[in-house]
Amino acid sequence: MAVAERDGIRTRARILEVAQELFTERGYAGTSIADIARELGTSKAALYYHFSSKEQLLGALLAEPLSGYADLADRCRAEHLGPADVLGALIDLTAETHTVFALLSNDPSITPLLQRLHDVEGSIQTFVELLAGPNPAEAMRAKAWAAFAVAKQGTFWAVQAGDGTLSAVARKALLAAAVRCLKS
Amino acid sequence: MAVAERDGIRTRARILEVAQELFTERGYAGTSIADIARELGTSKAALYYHFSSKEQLLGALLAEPLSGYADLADRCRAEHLGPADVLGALIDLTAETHTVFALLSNDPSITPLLQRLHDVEGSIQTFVELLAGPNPAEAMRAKAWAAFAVAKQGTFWAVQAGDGTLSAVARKALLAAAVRCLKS
DNA sequence: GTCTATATTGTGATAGAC
DNA sequence: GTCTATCACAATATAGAC
Repeated sequence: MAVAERDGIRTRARILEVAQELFTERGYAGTSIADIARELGTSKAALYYHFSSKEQLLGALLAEPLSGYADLADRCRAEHLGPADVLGALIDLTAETHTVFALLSNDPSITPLLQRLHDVEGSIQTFVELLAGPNPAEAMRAKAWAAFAVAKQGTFWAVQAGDGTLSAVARKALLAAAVRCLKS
Repeated sequence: MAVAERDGIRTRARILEVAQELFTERGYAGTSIADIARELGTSKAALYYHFSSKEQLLGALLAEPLSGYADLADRCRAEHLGPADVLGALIDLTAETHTVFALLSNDPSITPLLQRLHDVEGSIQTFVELLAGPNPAEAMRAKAWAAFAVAKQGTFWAVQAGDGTLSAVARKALLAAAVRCLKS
């Protein structure tokens, strides 16, 4: 592998890294290509050599986490996982992808792209259906939202408070809390 | 009251209404003054007659909900409310302010302004401390995050799924789930 | 692969007529 | 109170040299 090529790959990785940080911090629409280039110490044009547009850069950033959620939804459905297993898997996936969590589930300025890339609403529906069961009453649906909120937002906050990692103790407590949400 | 003045007040209210919708939908940074004016069917200049800047428009939109959270934090601390009362109050406040919830707790592009307007981090800390108790162990802190997640995100999702209102049944289920998060 | 320079459009905000 | 016209600048993106 040539030196230039290897450097190019490293640069691409650095761009993704810096873009993720800034997008998460200031939002997608709130971050300009110039901001990213400045933080990188390179020019805007260098950025456009690696990514054809700002939107494509975002797409590259979200590709893995998004397919992670879609795959998980498929797997949960196919294997008929019970609520506890679904919640455990959601907690782990949220912890793994916590660096893009804020971007993925918080930034309203990316929802148009999100809807074009993946059926996020569909994945969420799958999870809630698995948690609430078939034809749920209103109270049961509220409990499913509660459990889902713990697995997603609760896990994210716990990871944030724990320097970017989810300890075994915290994981156990979150899973127990999420499962308890579903009980009557 | 003169006709012009009354119309002006109505216009101001309409601006706030449309701005809230678009900010929530596309994010603050993702929404331009031109977007709002177009949706309103007026000119950008008319908007600037009522609000001196885009940031001030956002501030007017968030003023009430923000002081609502600060007041609640103060009240909970002063009255030494127990976890169940804190969670119930949080659920009600989240349901009341659900129209700006997404904006307030999701949009990364407003955090700079948010930090200048109010001590949001401080309010959150207050709530979590009230839920977790003094000097909490790690597991207890995780449970507090879980309960907080239910009261905020869980309530929001439930309100969204219920056409903008929180039914008594859903409220009861959410509160029970949130309280159960704290149990061992 | 990266640069400087530039084209082009969008954005927040203002001036001044009505 | 609202308009049209406009400013200054920031944004995405490209051209072409090295």
